[in-house]
Amino acid sequence: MYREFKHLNLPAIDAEILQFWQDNQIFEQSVAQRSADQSFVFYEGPPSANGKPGIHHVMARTVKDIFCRYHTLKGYRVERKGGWDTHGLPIELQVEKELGITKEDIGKKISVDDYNHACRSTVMRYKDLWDDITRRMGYWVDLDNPYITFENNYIESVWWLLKRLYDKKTDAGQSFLYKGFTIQPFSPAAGTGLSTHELNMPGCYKEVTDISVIAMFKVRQTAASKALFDTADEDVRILAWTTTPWTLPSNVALTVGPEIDYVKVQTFSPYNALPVCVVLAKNRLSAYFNPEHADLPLVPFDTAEKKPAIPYRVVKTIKGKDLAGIQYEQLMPFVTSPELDAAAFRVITGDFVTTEDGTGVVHTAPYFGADDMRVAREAGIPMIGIPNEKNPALPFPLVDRQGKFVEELGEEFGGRYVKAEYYPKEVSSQKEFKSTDLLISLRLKEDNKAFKIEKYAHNYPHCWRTDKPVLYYPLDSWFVRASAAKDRMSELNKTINWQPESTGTGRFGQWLDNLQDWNLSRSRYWGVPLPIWRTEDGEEEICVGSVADLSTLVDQAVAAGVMTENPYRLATAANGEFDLHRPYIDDILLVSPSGKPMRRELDLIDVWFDSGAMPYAQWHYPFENQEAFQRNFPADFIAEGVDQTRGWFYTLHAIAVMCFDSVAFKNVVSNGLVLDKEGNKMSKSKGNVVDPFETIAAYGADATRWYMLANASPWDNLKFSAEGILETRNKLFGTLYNTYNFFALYANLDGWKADEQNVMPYAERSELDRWIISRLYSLVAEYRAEMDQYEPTRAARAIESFVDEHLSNWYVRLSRRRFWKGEMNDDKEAAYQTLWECLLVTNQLMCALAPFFSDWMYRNMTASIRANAIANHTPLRHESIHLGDLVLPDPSKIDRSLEKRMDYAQRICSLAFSIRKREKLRVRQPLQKVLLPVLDEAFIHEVDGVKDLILGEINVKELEYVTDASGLLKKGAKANFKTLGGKLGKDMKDAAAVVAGLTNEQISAIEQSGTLRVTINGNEYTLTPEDMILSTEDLPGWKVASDGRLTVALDVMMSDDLLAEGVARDLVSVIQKIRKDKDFQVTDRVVVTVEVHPFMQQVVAQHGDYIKGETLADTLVFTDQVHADLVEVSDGISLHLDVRQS
RNA sequence: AGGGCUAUAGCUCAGUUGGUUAGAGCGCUACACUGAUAAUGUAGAGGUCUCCAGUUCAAAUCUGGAUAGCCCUACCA
Repeated sequence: MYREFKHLNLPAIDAEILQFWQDNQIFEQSVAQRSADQSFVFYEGPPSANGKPGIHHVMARTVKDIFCRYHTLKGYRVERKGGWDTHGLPIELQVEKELGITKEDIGKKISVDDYNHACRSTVMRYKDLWDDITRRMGYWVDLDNPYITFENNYIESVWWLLKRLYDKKTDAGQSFLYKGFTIQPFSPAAGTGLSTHELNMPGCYKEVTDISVIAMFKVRQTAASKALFDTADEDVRILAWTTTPWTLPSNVALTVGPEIDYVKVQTFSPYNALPVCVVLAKNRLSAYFNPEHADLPLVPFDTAEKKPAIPYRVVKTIKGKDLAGIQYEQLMPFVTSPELDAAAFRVITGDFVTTEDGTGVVHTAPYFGADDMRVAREAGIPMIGIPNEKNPALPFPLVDRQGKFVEELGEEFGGRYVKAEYYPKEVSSQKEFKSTDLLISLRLKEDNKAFKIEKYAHNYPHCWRTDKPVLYYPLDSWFVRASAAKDRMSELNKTINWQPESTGTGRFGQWLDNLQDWNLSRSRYWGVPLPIWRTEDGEEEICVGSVADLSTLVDQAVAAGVMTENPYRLATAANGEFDLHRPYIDDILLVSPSGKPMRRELDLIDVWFDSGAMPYAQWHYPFENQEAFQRNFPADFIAEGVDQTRGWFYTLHAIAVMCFDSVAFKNVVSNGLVLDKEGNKMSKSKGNVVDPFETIAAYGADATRWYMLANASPWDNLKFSAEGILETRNKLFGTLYNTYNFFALYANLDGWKADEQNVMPYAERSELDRWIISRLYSLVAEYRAEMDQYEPTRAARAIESFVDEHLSNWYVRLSRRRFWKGEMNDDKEAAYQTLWECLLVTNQLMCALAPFFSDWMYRNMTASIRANAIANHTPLRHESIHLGDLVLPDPSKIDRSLEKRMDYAQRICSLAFSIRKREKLRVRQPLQKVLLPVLDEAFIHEVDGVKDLILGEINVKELEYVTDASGLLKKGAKANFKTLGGKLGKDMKDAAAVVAGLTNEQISAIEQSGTLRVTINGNEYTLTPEDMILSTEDLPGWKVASDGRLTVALDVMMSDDLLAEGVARDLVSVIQKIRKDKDFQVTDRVVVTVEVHPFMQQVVAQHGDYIKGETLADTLVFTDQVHADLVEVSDGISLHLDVRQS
């Protein structure tokens, strides 16, 4: 027996199948039963379990799941090791928030040890929720043996990779892991430098309005500046613009573009009307001087005026390169020295200078700008800062690590935060509060050093956690020399199949083309410690690549007396593990070859390195599992959100290329965002976050999964709507469910059972059967092609249209009668076998995307033959659909011409229905004849094959073909623009009119002779039949409908016989309806009594056997005593009618 | 700020190398059909294919520009 159901309940199916999978270890079996020799490698991008799973995770994981399942079905072994990302700033910040501490408190109020324990206990906080959503959504991944990035083994592998980079040298002999000093984004609030990845997190660049100032730098009269001066006592100033006035005390140079034209302008200082000459780029002149004022007499304007007209004269033009070397007076001499004065405060050139903004002169403060640092170094300009005895070339910057000015800036500015956002809200929101930028600007104005102060809106990066602006700040850091591997990374990237392609070539490719070195350092506590030890003078250093090496080195340190004992050996002896995290690792001192103590560099590494190291570290490679690693590298497939392009996708790629000269993954799908219904980002504050648990509980996992992938390509953003899921549920799953229930109902009645060993040859089945089989195997081919190209949406839509259009609405609809009519015979057997095969194969195609429903139906359909299948070792021996082999595409089962014939049938029926509708002729009313104008030779043959189907479907007695010879056709011709366009060119339009005006005779003539000569605009052309699209416009006297070339005409003449037959069918319909209303079984026999009615009696006399046969009526009698309601049987015929079980 | 992607019916989306009536589903309206019935069919309403210009006999499609949204890149002062 096949199970029958009352209603479709997807969540109940989820529960039933989940239990089944669990009880029978289906996932484990699906992996284990495949040979390890043929593996499809998937890498799981580790989520962080310190946040709750969201609906977007369901999206991303559905993408991962379906391709893993698909390849499993194709016979691959797909091991899917889960993983957890456990380190990093988000976790630290969360812990700080919960403990109510800041970074400064770590090591003071709370020990590093306790702090790290707090982190460790936080990172798996929501693991249960994650495991739960993983199960419920049907994501198959091995959660029993996940890799966890904080475990010693994982860290050791990361160390090994770092050492590999440390030992690897460029052609120039530079190490791939090096310590550098650069200007980096730095978040004083978070107390750490930020990686470019972090800076590129969404929302980090914000439009902010800052105070900008154009400062006037007073030029000194020297040999270099001689050309600028026309008189000895002139006050010549160079104008330079900045949006960060707080960097002005650190100014050491002005950068100009070497080829840019600059002008010297004689004018008056805008704030006090003092005479001055200013220098700025010629292109920028109009931004600050009104051309209408160029001819005003050169006299001071009235400063009391609101918008004074400031007179000016351009007195000189000079190229940027000729300005180089000019010295100027230090703008804000808080910190200075004779050496500084001699070497700094000069004009230098830089190729990055443009004239789009500002004055074409760039204020240069090397400590607070990467470009600034580069040009200043090239020009040999010293830094400005507090003297540093250890390294005189690198004095300490004028801003400390909290983002405050140092005390040396005096009472006015010392101790002030340079950005207003760093002050507590209580301070910065006060009315009298003035930002440091503003105070500096006002100071300059007062000192006659400001040319213009104004607000300026621009994008500025903000710390992704603290939401406060970052500073660019000089920091010591360890770098991975990624730029040295740039070309190789680009080259190997071209071998990766990106989906969508544009992410790989565009977004990722362009990123690689402009690759900078990867800043690994993080001054934090909870992460992988950098395994580098250095002597205090930095002369000797060692990079440790394994725990064993470390232990050996510690032994040496103990021997040298630098350490008293080896904690690693102590821990091992006590059967424990020496925690590789801080603070323990910091207590380890090593001894240098020359006998000096070495301390660990205190930095941790970027967590992105952790996750990018997972191909190796998940196996504890190379210390263990060498074989497993070899088998699983590189990945065949990975998938994550597109936001990982510069994150995980990059770090995987970078490490693989640098350490193994290989790609890390061959195929990658990047999915887009999941937005709310309106297209807004989901966020807690907006309250539009969709709870994945609720969604799956309400609609089932399959409908949710299917909706997410079928609605739009996964790389397009998804506007998530519950109605969409509902639609998927009804349309796809509802239809399949109905189809199954229909099958089960009759298969149970007939006791039909599939027999894999005894399949009826297709050749012996009907046209309709062979058609749906052809369609089915066309679908198999299409599905596999799309999935092989990582096009899940196209694959899903192909299945949808097959189920809806072909299987349900054509095959089943036209076949229904075969299932319920009569005893078992060959035709019925063929129908069962065909529908059975369609359902089974469709389910198998669906099962990667809808794993629950398809397994459920599979099990319902195959349970009764399982024992047989196992005994005979046939394909259906598997207890789960996920253990089977994907059906192979089979061209021999595809019959294109049959598909074309059936397409004719469908279209002809559709046209006939539309005529009936227009003429108000119900389908139950038989009609005598349908006429089909013949399109071409093959047409008759093709339509004949499906003639009976058509006649049955549209309830017409006969079909007749009409040709020209009949003289009935009125033909029309339309120009075929595609073929004619090239030939005719400009005459195309006129030709179209000529073709449209062809008469019946002309058209017939062309069809016979094959050519037509026409003259258009004096040009002569020869047209062939291919150049026009012929159609039947009308059959005068007939009811006609047409679709493209296809035309259908219906004979709507009614005879008494036809009328009687129509009424007979109406009567059948009414009786059936009553049977149904009374809940009779479909096999119950009945007795029908009908009120005496002469016409009806005549109908029954003619069609009584038919009516009784259709309705399973034993008797049909007319009497005056019918105790039943009045029913309308047909137009104008209402009578009392009773149906009872006999 | 630059680069990329997107823009088609009220909504979600198709639309092949340019080709003349721009499609589907949902929703709405009417009518049918129904021994699958929380289904189905037929028809109707609903479009300046975001806008402007160009190339072309012909543009939703190709080119340039604009606008909007998103993503990415970027301390250009």
